[in-house]
Amino acid sequence: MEVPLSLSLQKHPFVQSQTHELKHWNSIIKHHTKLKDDLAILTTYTQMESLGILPDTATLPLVLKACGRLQAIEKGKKLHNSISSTNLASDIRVQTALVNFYSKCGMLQNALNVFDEMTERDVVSWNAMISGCVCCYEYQKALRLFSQMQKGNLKANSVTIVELLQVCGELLELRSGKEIHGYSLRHGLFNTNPHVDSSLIGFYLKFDPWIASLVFQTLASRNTISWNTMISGYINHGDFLKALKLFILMLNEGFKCDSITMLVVIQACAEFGDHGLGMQVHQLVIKFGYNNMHIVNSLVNMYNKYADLKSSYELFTSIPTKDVALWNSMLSCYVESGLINESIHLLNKMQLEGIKVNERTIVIILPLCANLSNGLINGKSLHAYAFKIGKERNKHIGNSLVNMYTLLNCVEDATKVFNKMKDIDVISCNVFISALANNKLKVQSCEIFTKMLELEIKPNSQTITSILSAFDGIDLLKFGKSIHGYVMKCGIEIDASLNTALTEMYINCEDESMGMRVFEEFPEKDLISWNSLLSTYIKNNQPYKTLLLFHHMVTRVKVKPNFVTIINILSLYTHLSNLPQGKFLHAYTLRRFSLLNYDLPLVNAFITMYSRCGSLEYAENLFNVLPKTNLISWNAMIAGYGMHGNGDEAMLTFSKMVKQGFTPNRVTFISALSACSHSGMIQKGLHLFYSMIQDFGITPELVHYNCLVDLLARGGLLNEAKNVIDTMPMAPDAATWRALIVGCRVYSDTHLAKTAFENLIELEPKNPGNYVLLSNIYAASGLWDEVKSLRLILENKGLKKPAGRSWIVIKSQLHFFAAGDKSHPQSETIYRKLTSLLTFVKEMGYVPDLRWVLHDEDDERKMVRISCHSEKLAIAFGLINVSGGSRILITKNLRICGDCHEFSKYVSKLSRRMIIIRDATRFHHFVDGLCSCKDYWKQFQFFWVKIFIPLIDMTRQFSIGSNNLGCICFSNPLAIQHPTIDMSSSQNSSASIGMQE
DNA sequence: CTAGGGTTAG
Repeated sequence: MEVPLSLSLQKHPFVQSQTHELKHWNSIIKHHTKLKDDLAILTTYTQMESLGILPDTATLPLVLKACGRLQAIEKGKKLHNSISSTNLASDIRVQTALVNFYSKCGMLQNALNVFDEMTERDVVSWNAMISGCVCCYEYQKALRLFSQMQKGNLKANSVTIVELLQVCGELLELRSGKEIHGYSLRHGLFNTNPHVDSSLIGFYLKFDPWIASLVFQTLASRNTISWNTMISGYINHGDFLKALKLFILMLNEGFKCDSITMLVVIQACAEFGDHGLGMQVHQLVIKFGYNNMHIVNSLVNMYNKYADLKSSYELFTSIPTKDVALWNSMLSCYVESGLINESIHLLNKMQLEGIKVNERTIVIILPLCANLSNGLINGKSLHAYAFKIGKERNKHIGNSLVNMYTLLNCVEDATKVFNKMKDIDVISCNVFISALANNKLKVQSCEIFTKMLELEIKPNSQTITSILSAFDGIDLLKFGKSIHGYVMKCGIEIDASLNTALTEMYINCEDESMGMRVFEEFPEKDLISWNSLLSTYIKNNQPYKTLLLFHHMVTRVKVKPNFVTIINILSLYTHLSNLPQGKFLHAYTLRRFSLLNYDLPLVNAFITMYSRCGSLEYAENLFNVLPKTNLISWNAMIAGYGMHGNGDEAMLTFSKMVKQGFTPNRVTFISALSACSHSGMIQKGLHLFYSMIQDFGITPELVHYNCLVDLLARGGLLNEAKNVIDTMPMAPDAATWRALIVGCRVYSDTHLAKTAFENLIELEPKNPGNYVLLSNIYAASGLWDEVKSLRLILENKGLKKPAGRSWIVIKSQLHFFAAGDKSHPQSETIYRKLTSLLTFVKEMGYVPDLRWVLHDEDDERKMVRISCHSEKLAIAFGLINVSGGSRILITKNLRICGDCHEFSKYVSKLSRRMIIIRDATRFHHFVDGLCSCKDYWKQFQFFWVKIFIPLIDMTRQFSIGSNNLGCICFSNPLAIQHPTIDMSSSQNSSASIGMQE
């Protein structure tokens, strides 16, 4: 910008003459004005000033205009002073120029003073004053000036109209704008002046693109600007297709585009997401020769939106002199693509090339910090840099800092930044509220919400969604209802995610009908809404309703499920052990999505389903044909082998995985360590634990230490297990103590068990399972008084042990059994079969182990009690109904009873059938009198509970629900049949089970 | 004295 001055001065014929005559100076100023060289105008004026020459009425406005544009406040004021005593000060052109200068520099009062002193005013001076008010955001003042002007019988011209339309647009005054529209029609200002035409379109675009397009269509003559206005209007309304269509029409009608047309069209292409179209527009840019920095910048961003990093980078490198914005854009591409190293490299390169990092750069790289191991240090140094360049309080920087600190769990730092920020808006508040909500700081997030209302910042849909997520449980319902009311009252637009949050809120708080109403009445339900609804029902242990909804969604509403839907539904079949339905869903998915094999998360879910539904072979088959695997696939297989007691295969899979170049992660070691536990491979497990630390550099977490405790405890190394608990770097949790207690039970160490139990109860006083666990140990040691007192404690605390349930799936139908249950239609046959089984196995040497009856009764009663456990009923039913040769697969919600375990071994030998029982912790494969768990079954495995739970809590589902549906039976996931078994009567029998587990 | 854009949360 500085260069043209000397060049133009040299070229100008008058410069050489060095004359002091005014007309020569005026001539120079006029010349620079033509070249739009404001700086040169000011330099010229400075030279005149030093010679004591003042410009005349013709050139003085030109100098003032230059001062205004360059924000040369002092220079302009000085000029004003120097003419104040001359007759120039009363010239209408000069006064108008002063008004204009002061308002451009934001000094509205000075402008008004000049305006007030004017003795004579024309339209141009009124316009200057009105435009000055617009410049200084004083829109109401502008409107008042207009009415004053009309009182003076001055007719508005096109410039007045343009300014007034601007005012009405800013104030969102549709009515007033329409009046201005009418005024221009009456006075012949519309369709005669292109500025008015475009302004009118721009005005209507703030409200309704349809009205704007009607005006656009009536235009007698259009120019590039009116086309641009219309195109960018569509873009602002998110209608990228209409914008692009209009652009094509513009070309077809032979209008010339300019660089702004290309700029907005590139934006439309980027948002529209059509890679091919974007490339064509890029070709046009080259053809038309618009290669300014803004355009290149937009193109780089466009390719980034297409995830075409290669094109972004090629374009970026092809520009020899890049400005900071271009570097920022490229940097942003890398950061958004998650290329951390490349981003840092580019940042360094940028600085090496002497480009000064600006505030935008900071905003771009701050999110990286959350993913760096030394992220906080980097984040803080960026924060310090922002402080140094005086941008700490900047809105965008503040937002990013708040976000960064939150992701790094530094809520305090985030709060400090937020409190210091100036000009916060709804976005700033949303960032901060969601930060607080993520940390469940409900009081603080409400405070910010209140602060927003005080500052008159209108909350939007996202604000409400975030604030709802801060609440849990019963608080949520109370608060949720009032916030729902607030949303309705204030007319906050409900988007899909807010609707989902409201629906979930009501369902989670057991106001299901309201939740469904909110869901049903929302017109813009999309697949995501449906998927979240399904997952809410799953989380609330409502498998039956979930499946009904799924059915309704697919067949009635005709919403096509996607992978997420399938994974959700699949998880139900996985939990329910419904292998036939799982298989059916697999077949359905293969038909529906032919590329199933390429969506790894989905295939991994199927692998897990097969292994947890007892079909390790299917899981293996699926895994073996995968064209590509990821870490999760391997982890699923290792977990599968472990769960089925095949520790050797789990270890082999682990080695294969490492050999193929995968780096095991924390989950891999959880699965692998647990596999060792299940198969009693203590040495191998210990080795694995050390290898995890030394070879793979993974710092063991609590869950890994828990694995270690479990491994040692079940191997009888109770002191070593206790030692691990005492020396591990973090506090043990309930699972740690449970693992130790289970070891104590196997090796009958009641003393250590008591210590462990005291710790456990302190951590989880309300979990009935914990009391049952200790009761088991006392019972096994014959300490009946202690058992009794424990039961009293349970009763006093109002805790109830979950009832044991076993179920078996036959032809996709679930058949449930509780102990002593006689509600099944085939009940008589089942008991007859069971009696004969018992007779046969007793002959083979089976002796009922009455220690597993945790009631202090006589042996005869104990015998009756133990002979009708739910597992035994399910086995008898399975032998009757599963065709010979096929294996029998039974699932139990709790851990298998020890006596039933023995019984199953005998039955497998007697019937020559494979019996598989999945309990809360693992699989037991009974073949020819032996179990795959090698009798390591007694152990309670905490993390499997985590994996299986939320294992659908059958007790809750089938005894509380309004329709006591005993089974869920679908022959087809898309067609739900009615259940055949009523389990309502089994509630009574469950009450008498006692503390079996 | 006047119309269209420009790079900003996750």
